[in-house]
Amino acid sequence: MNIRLSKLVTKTKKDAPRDEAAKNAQLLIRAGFIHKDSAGVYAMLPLGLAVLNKIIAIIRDEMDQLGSQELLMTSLQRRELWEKTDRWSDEQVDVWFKSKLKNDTEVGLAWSHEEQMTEMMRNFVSSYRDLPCSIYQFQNKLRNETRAKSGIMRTREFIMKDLYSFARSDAEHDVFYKDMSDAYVRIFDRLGIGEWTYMTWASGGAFAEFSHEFQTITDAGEDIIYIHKGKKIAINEEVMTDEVMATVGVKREELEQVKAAEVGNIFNLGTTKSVPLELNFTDEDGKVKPVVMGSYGIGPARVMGVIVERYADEKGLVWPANIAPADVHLVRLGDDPAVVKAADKLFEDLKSAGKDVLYDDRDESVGRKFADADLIGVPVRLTVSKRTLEQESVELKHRNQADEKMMKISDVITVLK
RNA sequence: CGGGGUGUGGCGCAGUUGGUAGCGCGCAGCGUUCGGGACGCUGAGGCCGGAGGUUCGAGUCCUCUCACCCCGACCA
Repeated sequence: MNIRLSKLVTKTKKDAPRDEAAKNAQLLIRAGFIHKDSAGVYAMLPLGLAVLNKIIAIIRDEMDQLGSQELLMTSLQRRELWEKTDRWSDEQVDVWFKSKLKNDTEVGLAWSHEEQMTEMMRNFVSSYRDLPCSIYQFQNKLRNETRAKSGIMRTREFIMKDLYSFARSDAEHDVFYKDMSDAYVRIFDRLGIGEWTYMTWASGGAFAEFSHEFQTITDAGEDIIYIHKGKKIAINEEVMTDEVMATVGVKREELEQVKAAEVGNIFNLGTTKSVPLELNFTDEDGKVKPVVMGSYGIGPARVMGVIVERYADEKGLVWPANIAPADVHLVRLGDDPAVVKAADKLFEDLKSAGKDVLYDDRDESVGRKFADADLIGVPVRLTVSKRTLEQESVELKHRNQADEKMMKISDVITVLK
């Protein structure tokens, strides 16, 4: 985002609220990225939304490149739809939020969209010519978690990217599944956590032997996984058996136990949704067959939390360039007219060059300004002051490096390009 | 859902054997500062989570309740 800090509605805080223990929530609240409404319910403030939108844009780009098509489902869901797959009762699904219409009709608030998507596609899939295809959305999920925790990493309301694939056969499904897992690898690379993110064998539920989770190593995670660094794969503790190790092709002594957070998952649904919901197609041979489905999720806000946990230091947030709320944090020291003029001009020039700039034009002390720049965590800090102007220069500092250096103002645009 | 903990100005905290709420940050005004969360002076801001009870008197004691955090269980 491009903004003068004097106009930004949010402000930084020196102290984190006492009821937040998670590092990600403490820093994001102090820096003004999120606002906590209640346990597990967080609002995204302008800076936080800027980051979230960048994460979403990267995910969207990769989904689009796979030829998937974006749409938007609804949060209100019908009881009878979920009864068809026996997932309406609280015994089957304990995270339901439920409510009633004025006429007492029961409705559920979306904790997933698998059933809804499957049923909706009955309108559009009837022939083998309609397949394969896939659709996805970024939509709110509402889950009545018994215990929200870890800041924005486990919440009761969150945006999820959920994609659903529809194929004619298991073989066709497998091709898409592989493409999707490759896309996930690219996504987490682009988000800056690829190095610590492992495709992980996990429980597949009733319909498949395994599913795959994408797990990022972090102490803030909830899962225990066993990683194989060489092969860049892992096994979730929940399915860690000799048999599984043999299937995956690894030996116990090659594996390292770590804590990790699940940032994405991919599921082979098979025909477990299409059969009960009667999503069928007529094949070339004239036979009616159920569609083979897959579902693929990523929680952008949880990813954001994981990135904070992985990158932040004792001074505050540190954002990878791809998802930072801005490219440059421009600090103006003092209110000398020449300094103001030079900083204002640099702000405009950077914007014209396509850079997103947080411009600290506030009448604050030096210490406060630098501390805020460190806390907010934009990758590049430029400082304009009387001292730098004497050399027709600005000072350049990278958030993830300790040293600073002087640079001619006339060179800034080309150097930062 | 079990176990543990915490609720006092926006945020962080103190508050003694019960006696009528205070500090720091932040905020407003004025002045001095201005390369690492500056300083002085002045000022605004609180039915002490809520309800009930004990008492002449409750932030403080008792009961109930709500919220939040942590550990565990759960997480299709």
